[in-house]
Amino acid sequence: MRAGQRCLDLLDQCRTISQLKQIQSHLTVTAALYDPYASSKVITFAALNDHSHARLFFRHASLHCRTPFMCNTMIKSYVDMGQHHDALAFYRSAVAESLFLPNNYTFSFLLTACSQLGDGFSGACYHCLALRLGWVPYDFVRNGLIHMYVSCELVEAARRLFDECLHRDVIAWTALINGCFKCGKVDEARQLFDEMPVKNSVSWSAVIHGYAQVGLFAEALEMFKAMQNLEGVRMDHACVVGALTACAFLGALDQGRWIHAYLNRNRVEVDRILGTALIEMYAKCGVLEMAYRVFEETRDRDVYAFTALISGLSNHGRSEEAMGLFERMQYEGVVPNEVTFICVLSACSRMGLTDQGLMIFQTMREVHGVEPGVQHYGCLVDLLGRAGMLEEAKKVVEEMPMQPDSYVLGALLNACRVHGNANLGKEMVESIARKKLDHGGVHVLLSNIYASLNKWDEVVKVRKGMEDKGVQKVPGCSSIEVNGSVFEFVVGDRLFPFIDDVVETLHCINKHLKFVHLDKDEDNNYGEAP
DNA sequence: TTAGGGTTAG
Repeated sequence: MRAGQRCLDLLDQCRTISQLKQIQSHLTVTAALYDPYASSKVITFAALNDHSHARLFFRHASLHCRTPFMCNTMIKSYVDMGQHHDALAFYRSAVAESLFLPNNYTFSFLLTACSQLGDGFSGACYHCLALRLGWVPYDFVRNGLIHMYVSCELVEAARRLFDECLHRDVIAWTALINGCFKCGKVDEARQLFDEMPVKNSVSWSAVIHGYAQVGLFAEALEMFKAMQNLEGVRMDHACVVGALTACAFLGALDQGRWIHAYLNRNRVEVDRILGTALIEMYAKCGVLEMAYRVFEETRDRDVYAFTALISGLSNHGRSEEAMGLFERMQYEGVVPNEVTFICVLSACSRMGLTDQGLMIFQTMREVHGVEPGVQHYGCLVDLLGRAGMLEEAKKVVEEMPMQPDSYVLGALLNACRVHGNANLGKEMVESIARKKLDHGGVHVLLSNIYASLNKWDEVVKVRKGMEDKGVQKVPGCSSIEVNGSVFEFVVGDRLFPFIDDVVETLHCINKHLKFVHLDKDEDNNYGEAP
């Protein structure tokens, strides 16, 4: 039986769910709904527009209408809605009820769900099933498997699959490159990228973001520049966002400005993601007025755009404006998230707004529905610690519902140093050691507390203890852009050709700052600073 | 039907 052509045409023109229901009634009355083709059309529209109707329709559809297409449509609609557990549950029940055999499309959707859930076990089970049913050689299934293994941080499995396949397309290469960056295999990722026979803008953006993801921002920017010299590769939004992120972290303002000018020159529409990347770049480079300008020009500003600017303002000593922007975002109906609260609490901390910070912390869960995490407790400890409320800060550390991390302990120990309370610092470090929460950083901070109190014997003891335990601290790193070139400096690294001049200049600046500080503190003029 | 993009304290 074939549904009337007129009804099928009407289904194609259907715009609303009520129109669909009318056509569906007609198909039911005329028994044309038993036609699997007509059923497929109904469920496709319903899955996109009214998922509860799609579920009902599937449940009541006759068995012979429950084709793989209908099942796949339902699974895909769950995946599209982000309901990945439901997608897998629907698949299992469909298989159990109607002897539905998955096809290449089914695996594609199931593997996307597993990727999103990070569920490598289920993904591997579907891999076995796909092998048994002979679907693995199909591009979409094989690439879906590689992506699934990469998303579940099972990059070795992804690599094996990649090595086994004879016809690797750009998607397989790009998925594996992402996986290598994700697990820190930077050289392997780069080797794959250099070897891949065809590169497109997605593979270029993957490598730019990959470098940025592991903190190799100069390399990310180099790749962005290399991409621009190629013909036939489109410099799309994702590549530009990656390059702007690298500029932001390197402080490469000239490069960032060049990219912004390029976007304007080529009339590239700045969407909210690109807008946020520009805001972040200008804010991190200290050009807050431009960050503001881009922010105001960005349409559909969301929590990311607001948070980027709040963070920038707070980091550049404009905490009051940051707090004003926090109020504005709520007034504009943008809901703050957990990152926003980190920035806002930090702004309160820097501005000494202890009461306001405490109030905001308390309203996080009750008013905004954001559960305070370890990072927020870190901000709270910093807020109290900076205000000299060391006992209160200590109480927070002792009573917080999760183990304190190095940020929380660092905030408390830093407060001990600033307020000259070595006993509390020592007590905390000993307590940390007893609980086996030993971080290299806390020993350095304890040593700094003693140093600030001129207790050099204690400093030596702490440093000796660190050596004995083999505790190491990651060296600090800084970078600056001069005349379009980025220079990076790591603690202890003396390879830079003009390092002696740099050190000499830093000594001069240091001396100058000390003069200014003394002059200000004691209202005394010690003569002209060098 | 499969690969790539934005906010994070000290």
